[in-house]
Amino acid sequence: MTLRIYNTLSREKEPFSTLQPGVVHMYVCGPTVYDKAHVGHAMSALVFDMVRRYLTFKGYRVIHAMNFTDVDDKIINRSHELSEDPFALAERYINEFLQLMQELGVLPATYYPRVSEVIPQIIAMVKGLQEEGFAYEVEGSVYFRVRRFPAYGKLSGRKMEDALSGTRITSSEGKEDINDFALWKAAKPGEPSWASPWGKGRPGWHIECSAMCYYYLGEQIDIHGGGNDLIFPHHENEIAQTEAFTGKLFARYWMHNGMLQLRGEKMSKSVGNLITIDAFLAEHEADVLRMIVLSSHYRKPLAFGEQVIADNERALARLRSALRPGRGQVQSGTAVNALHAQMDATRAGFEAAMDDDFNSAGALGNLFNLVKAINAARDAGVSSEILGTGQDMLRSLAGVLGLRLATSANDHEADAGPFIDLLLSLRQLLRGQKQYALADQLRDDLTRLGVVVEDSAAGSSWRWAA
RNA sequence: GGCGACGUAGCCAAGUGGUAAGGCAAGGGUCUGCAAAACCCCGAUCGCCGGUUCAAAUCCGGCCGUCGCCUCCA
Repeated sequence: MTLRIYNTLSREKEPFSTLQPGVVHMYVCGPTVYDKAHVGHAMSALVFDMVRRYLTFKGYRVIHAMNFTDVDDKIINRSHELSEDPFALAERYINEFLQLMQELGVLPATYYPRVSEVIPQIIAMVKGLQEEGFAYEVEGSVYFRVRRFPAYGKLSGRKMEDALSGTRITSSEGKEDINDFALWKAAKPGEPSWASPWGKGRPGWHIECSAMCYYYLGEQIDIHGGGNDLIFPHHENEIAQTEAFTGKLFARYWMHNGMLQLRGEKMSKSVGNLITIDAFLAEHEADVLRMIVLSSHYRKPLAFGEQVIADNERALARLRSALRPGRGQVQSGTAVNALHAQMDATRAGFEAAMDDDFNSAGALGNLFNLVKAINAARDAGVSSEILGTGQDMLRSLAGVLGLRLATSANDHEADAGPFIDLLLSLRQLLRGQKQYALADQLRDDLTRLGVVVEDSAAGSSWRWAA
């Protein structure tokens, strides 16, 4: 089966192939580290984590770079507010971000380049662009000459003339053209700056990604990703810089995730409808957020809110319900055949869905069908061994999506197991003597401690509440 | 104003030509001392209008609505 990916560049799904056989070079735009990351940032990270995991599942080796923008106006402003060194501040938020990614189960990138580490490379690139006439200097700043790059606008579908009709562009800062953008900014007092052929200064916003991508992954890459709010101007400008510099196609596939919405609006600092990742994780499991992201297509806007969180918490519990052991001994027959048939259907359906531009919602639907089949088989008395083959498949496919289905019982809780078993056998004696009031109280008490007790014809069982 | 995306049952959400996956919620049932869990049953003709076609949620056109970008943004 062939993977197809929607390419923002062509606005179509295209068959996926790589520049180098079996290897995917992927660059994803990371955050500007001037504040706590919110669940919208997490969505982007989770989407591309899914992409990466699936590519790996398909047999590719994925070389994945995600940058940190640690030189930026917002960071500088923040450092002045807090009287903290801008690099220390950035370092703090980078470490926090990496920690949160780990908690979310996002696989570490191969490279985490930072702007501050590639200043010489950035200068070399800007200089190269200037020598070729793609850039010019104005009072210590260097701008990209958009008119020298006719393909400008190919990603966003924008025409340069459109900018003129906009009402929000105010000053042109001595630029030749209103569409030109800064590659290098002359230093202002109180800002971090580096020596350059144009005097002291710092990089513009877009050149950093071009430079980091170029030096870490090469002049051409397979996948370039990020939020769809970056299409213009950020990615458009990246294309202009890199392709002007190399004379080659920059990225073959441009992937953009939709925005996470809270109360019908994009979650963003300016709107003030933020939920930080750590605030979310304080109340919910990491995989709940992943379920929310997976339950919708990555390119669509993602509805977020209490209702959605609660729904997905239960959906996750349902996925896990299939992992409970069987109690019967049935080894063959219609129940077993039905399970095997659904396993085949799920394996094929899962891959077909994911091959279609990472349709994770469709893939999840296939997983739920397997859940139903496993549970039905258990109810029909199918043995734990046979149930286990279906459960292994469920675990493995869920793992491709990055879901960890194991409940989070820690060592301390594991130690309690034998004692809970003891209490349950005691309760079984009470039930045998129809001492239901006492038995129910014991069950209620255990529930309060996070232990769910379930009675069935075959006896009682318990598990930690999700 | 320009560019782009979206509009499927109470909510979330797949499905891009042959009469609508899945999850959550609600209702009915099986099981059970009760409860819980699980299982079974139960719901939409796909924003509106027109067109193409033997056949459209799915293609084309128009309209309405929502959202994103055009300034920092995952």
